[in-house]
Amino acid sequence: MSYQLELRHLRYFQAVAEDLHFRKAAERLFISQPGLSKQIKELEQHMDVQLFERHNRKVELTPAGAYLKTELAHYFNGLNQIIEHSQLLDRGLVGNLKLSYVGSAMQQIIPDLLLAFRKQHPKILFSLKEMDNQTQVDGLLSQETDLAFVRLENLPRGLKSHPVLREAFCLVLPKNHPIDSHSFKELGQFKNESFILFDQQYSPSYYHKVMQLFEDNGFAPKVSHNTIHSNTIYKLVENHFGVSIVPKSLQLKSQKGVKFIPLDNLPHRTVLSAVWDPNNRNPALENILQLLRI
Amino acid sequence: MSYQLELRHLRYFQAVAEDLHFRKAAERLFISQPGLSKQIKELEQHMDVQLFERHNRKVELTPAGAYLKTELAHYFNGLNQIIEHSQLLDRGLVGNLKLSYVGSAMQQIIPDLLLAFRKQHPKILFSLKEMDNQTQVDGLLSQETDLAFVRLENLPRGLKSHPVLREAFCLVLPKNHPIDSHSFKELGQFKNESFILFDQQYSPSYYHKVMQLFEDNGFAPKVSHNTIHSNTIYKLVENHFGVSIVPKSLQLKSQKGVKFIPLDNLPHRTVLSAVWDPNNRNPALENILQLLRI
DNA sequence: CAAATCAATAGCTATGAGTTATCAATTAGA
DNA sequence: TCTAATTGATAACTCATAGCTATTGATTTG
Repeated sequence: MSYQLELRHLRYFQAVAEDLHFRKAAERLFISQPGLSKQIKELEQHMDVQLFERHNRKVELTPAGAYLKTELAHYFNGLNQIIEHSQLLDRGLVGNLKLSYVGSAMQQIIPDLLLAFRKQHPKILFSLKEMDNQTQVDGLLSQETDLAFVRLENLPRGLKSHPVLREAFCLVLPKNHPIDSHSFKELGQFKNESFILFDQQYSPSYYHKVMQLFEDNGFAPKVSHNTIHSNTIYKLVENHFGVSIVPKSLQLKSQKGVKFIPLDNLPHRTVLSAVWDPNNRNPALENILQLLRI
Repeated sequence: MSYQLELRHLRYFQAVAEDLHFRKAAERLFISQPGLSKQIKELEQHMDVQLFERHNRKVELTPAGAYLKTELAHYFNGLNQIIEHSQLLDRGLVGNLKLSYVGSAMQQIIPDLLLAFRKQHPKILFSLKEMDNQTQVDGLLSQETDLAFVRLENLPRGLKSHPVLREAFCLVLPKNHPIDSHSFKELGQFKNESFILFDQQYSPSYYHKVMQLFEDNGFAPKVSHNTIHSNTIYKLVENHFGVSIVPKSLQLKSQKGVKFIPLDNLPHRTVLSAVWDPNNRNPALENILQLLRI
């Protein structure tokens, strides 16, 4: 009956191959010489290869033994690397993190977060995808995404979330619009304007929040256009297709044809949340969450 | 106290990673489920990495476990290749054969031998070096050479030899020399010519054999030039520096300026021998010797 | 020729791989 | 709402074998 090959055999072989001396090698391995002899014999029988030439008072490697010796050095090295890499993966120090986000999060939050995270864990790779809120939630549940940035009030059961940014809105007007931050008093001044808003489908929760804002200010807006990109909104506003309301984080310092009026005084806020599946065991997720929870 | 990592652990892990089911994997490995669980746990402790997520009724790989699974496939494959290659080396089916030879052996013997051997063992590489007889013997004893082709009567103790070619001599004359194979009767006809011979140092044994030939024919030759290359001999003969005697195997079919007269009737023969050290354990040597001994 | 040095062998010991029996937790079916 | 079935983990045992001691045999050395 043939024995199973074990790493023990290879470790012992390596020691004898280095020392070319059973007694010394055995001492170094903290086992007895006969035990070592037996294990080497077993290795030779298992491989069906003669590894050593035992002469009267000296031991030599056969060509096959010499070959095995050089290969094993690489081999053990390879095994150690596999183990070390597994440990890094286990601790989330290397790996892959799949992120998704609503377009507006890319303006401020995501870039800062990624920069900070990369500094801490430079070996973790990201994949980034912009998608609407519902698609993001589906991605989380199917484990296609690890972490999503959404504007959603109520999440599906089982997902966890953490508010990342709680922000007021601001008006977007053409640069030459008669109303500016001094003459602005209340939203009712715009009851006869057309509004360009983010698509309802893209983020129902956000859309609902904006509508609430209008309702609390006593009118229902005329919505002339829908889009999912803030740049499109700015272009349309600049060309007098209407005015708009967006989260403050989308306010740009130097946008050519438009101006912004912050609505800080109104109580309404939109919340950008980081959302994840607590069952997702990607260790890199734990690490990026730690960064967010501070 | 930490256990040693053994191939057993990795084999068991692989089975569980494939089945994602401890009981099934245990069955496949012909061990009990608790034993398998214990070994996997030991592996996880040793690596300090969680490899599986044990849920209530299903087992899943962690990212680190998934990584380990893919790496191990390559890993075991690599180990098998090392073992297989060791076996080939052990049987002399791959490897390296260091040959040395006296220049005259390259004319006929070595090429034929190498062609036949390469046909049988295409994966064995040769290294070939021309050197004088004494250097060849030294190379054999220091294991720098595996097999030597020499012209030597008595070998150092311990080396073994096998005659490869036993050949007569032949005269080398300028093409327009008055004597040809018809008018040639006996060597005495050349007692007043100068002779160009192989260097004594290069092969004392051969030199001695040639001198014997002259002595048996009743004269001591005038030796005008020594060289170690047959081509140099032919050039000198062609240009009337003298005549020569060489082993028959150096006779060329179509040498421009010289003609050959075989001395088959004389009893003198020179022997080309293959020589090796029986203590040399290069398995490829055994295989090429088998070819020679036929 | 005695003493020292080497690896192999024989026979014993005890560690730990693998066993059986059981538990705890959950799911599926009646 | 039970029961039966299915899962992996745990506990306690047992037996195979890794490793031990003592010895041999072969050789070198002083």
